[in-house]
Amino acid sequence: MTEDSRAEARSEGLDFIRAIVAEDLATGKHASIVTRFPPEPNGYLHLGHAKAICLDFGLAREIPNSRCHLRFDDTNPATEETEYVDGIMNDVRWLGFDWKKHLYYASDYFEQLYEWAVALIRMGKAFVDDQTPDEIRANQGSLTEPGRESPFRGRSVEENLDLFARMRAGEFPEESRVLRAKIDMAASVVAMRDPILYRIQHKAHHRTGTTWCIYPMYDFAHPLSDAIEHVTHSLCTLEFLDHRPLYDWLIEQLPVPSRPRQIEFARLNVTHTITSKRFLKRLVDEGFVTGWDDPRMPTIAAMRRRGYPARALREFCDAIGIAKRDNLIELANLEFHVRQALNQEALRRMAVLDPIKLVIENYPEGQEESLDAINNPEDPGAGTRKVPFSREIWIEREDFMEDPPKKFFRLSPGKEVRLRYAYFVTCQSVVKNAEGEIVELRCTYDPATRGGDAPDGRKVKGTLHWVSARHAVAAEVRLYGTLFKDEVPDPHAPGGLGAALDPDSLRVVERAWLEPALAEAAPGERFQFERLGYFCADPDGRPDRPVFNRTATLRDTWAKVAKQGGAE
RNA sequence: UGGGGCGUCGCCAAACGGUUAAGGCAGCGGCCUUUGGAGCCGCCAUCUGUAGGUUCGAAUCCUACCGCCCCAACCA
Repeated sequence: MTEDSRAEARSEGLDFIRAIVAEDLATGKHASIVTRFPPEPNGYLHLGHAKAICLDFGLAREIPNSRCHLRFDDTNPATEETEYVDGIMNDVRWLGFDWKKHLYYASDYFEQLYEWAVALIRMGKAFVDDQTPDEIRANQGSLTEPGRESPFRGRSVEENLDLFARMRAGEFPEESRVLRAKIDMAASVVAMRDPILYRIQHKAHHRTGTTWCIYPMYDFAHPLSDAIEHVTHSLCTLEFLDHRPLYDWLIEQLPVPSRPRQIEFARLNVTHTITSKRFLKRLVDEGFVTGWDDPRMPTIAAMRRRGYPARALREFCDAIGIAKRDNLIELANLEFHVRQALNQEALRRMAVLDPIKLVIENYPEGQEESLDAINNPEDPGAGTRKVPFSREIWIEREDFMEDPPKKFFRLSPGKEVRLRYAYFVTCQSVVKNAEGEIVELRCTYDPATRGGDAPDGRKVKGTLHWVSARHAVAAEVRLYGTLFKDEVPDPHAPGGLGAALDPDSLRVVERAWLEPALAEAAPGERFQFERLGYFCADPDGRPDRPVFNRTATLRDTWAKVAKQGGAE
């Protein structure tokens, strides 16, 4: 890279990590890069991971001859399961990224890591500590006071070697001993106060089974795994910044095959959601949601089921950028990208969620016809379809007002509107039940307006979606709101996790009416229900009873006008 | 309180001492429209946490304050 192109790269406003990479390429420090996405298989991936994935894989994709590894950070058998490994791989792939042959597990390196631990002992830089967890904690000091050295810190290399070997051999119970680095109990960075490298866990590991009963800690395994894989740029979130001195210390002490560099960026926060695997797991375990893929969850699996396109997630991550300052992205920003992608891709269909019957008095009883409807005005290639029309149709209850305000240009007594792709109809009368509720609208239509245009050139202000009653398919439709009621949910709220949840996060429409073309929608298929929003067929649906999830509403200018007083 | 990170428009985020401080989201006007959708056009920081200083020139350098976040799991 020349001076000029470097300046150009700068002027393009690269984020600070891409700027560092560009610099490393420019100076010749690296000819290509290797990144890694290192999830722990103890839960499903969420929006925050999506940001990391887009960064790790996206960056590698941008630089010629570079790659990104998928490495499972499986150093804690107590919480990790194969189910999560499979889920994570599925989610990364769905997001649109490919690790090719570069699938790794920290557990693949257990033997090498053990040898390096032994090497540290030989150098006199690690020791076996017999203190209890409580003692270790008590001797750790505080943020303002230094810690105290372990009474076992002075053990001979031989004794340490012997003890560590016997730890591995399974001679000791859990919590009886740990291997610690010998650094500095007075360090102002707590992570450097003789950090624990290995602990005893008599637990089966999802991959190594019972081969091991000692497991390396993240702080030990991570930098060394990066080095083994020749990772050049090890990107992680800001909370690991304090661990970098230890990361670098280990890389310096040991004869590792490469010297990776850790760089930290700010984690993603989005309003009305939580990106903490721990709390998401509680929502699942405590039954607040139906599972990790409950469409209200911020997990990748849930967003997929809800109907968010992978592309929308990628573009969202792109748009929010990478920086080091704390951030709180408005949910509207995510929704914008979801709508933008869906507007371009989703086929249009008609569906009525809150039906009221409209009878066309002058339309011949028993007659029906097939009308042409455009599948996607944003994509001429999507073609057209036939929609059946008949004398009795369902329209949205909300599209009629008996005593409408000035700016309401939908249906009301005496008013003429267009039924999309069909005819102009005029409301002649309103039928009510004994309780005074509107049960039916009696209208007349103008046969000359077939298709939706008047030959005499007269205009109507409103266009309504509709479904022919005789041909309608009944479906269940699930309407989602935010899972949490506050912009910044407090999982520690007084009433428990449940108290932070929005009671209106799920509304089920038991019987919505769909146009027939929707009957055979396969799970995962996404549509725009005209004038209502984007919907995605859910796997819960059966052939005789489809189920749709509302992915997002359409922007609703009328709602805004009505709110501002236009509806008075 | 020890250490560290960060403070640019309501929310993100560029700007790397030198034109009127990019762009996106949100918002607000208008045009257009067989989705009150989409699209299009326009408006939206004389100002960069605060106060001083250096400089011909500062969001960018210096000093001091103020504020927010992270670190004391045998989690990652």
